[in-house]
Amino acid sequence: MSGYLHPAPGDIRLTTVLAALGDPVRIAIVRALAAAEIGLNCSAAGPIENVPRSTLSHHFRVLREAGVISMVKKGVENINTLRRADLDDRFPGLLDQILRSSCADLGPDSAGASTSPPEAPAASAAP
Amino acid sequence: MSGYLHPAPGDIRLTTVLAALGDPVRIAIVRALAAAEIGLNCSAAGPIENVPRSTLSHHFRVLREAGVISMVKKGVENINTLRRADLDDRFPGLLDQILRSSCADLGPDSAGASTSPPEAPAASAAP
DNA sequence: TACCGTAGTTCCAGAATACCGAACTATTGG
DNA sequence: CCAATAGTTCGGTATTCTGGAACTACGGTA
Repeated sequence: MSGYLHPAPGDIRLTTVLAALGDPVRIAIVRALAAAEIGLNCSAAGPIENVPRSTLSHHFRVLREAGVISMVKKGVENINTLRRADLDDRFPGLLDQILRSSCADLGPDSAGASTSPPEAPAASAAP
Repeated sequence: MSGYLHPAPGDIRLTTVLAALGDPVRIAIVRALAAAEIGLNCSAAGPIENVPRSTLSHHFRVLREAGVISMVKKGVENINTLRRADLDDRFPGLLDQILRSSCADLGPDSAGASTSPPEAPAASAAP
């Protein structure tokens, strides 16, 4: 059936799921899959941004191995679906909550915004 | 003289928060801070596991720069508190949902697909 | 003052992972 | 068979994670 390896529902771990969703490209993929309630191939689920296909493939693999999506080869393409039931069963309400929250995260996209550098000359100011 | 640099509430990004929480050590820290509703120093908030201090310091920095925790130097120690208000303001319900879900993530794996919600928060106290 | 112990940070290496171009592997259609 | 499509895998480089050793900062004690 599914040609790829997916974790069993009981093996889905919260930290792995959160780490998988903690990436702008990957959460965009998940949001696209959640919006289209049917399976999408990688091109349709990937964001319109200029993401190379090898990088996209990597992101799909992370999502798949985290148990967030399910991937089934169908002809020349891969059909990706959100593992909603498995996620809701293991972490009830989590996925919906994150998808709802992600609406507030749209805006100045990641990378290079000079408004808030994540690293700073740390620690104690002048004593 | 607040000490360390924290992102402004409006600069807290969902993907950064999820990435910060997508680590076993870091979510253990957040759970400890959530359980003890007061500030904890790094030693008290850190998991009992054998995590070196340098690694722990790194994890606290990631949480701080993600906007998850706030760190204030107080004497010889750092007092860490969860930025509950800021997180709830930006992503309402998200933190509670994740903390609730993280109870299901304890242990190596759960046998079978059972919809039993684990409601046994055993140890909760810190001295 | 000096000295000591505690609490964290910083520095430096090595391991692990992320990114992306290029080459490769199916599968479908002409 | 040949070409096009859809993704994967393979390289090198870049970034991050991990942990030991050294360091800074503060409080207490003479």
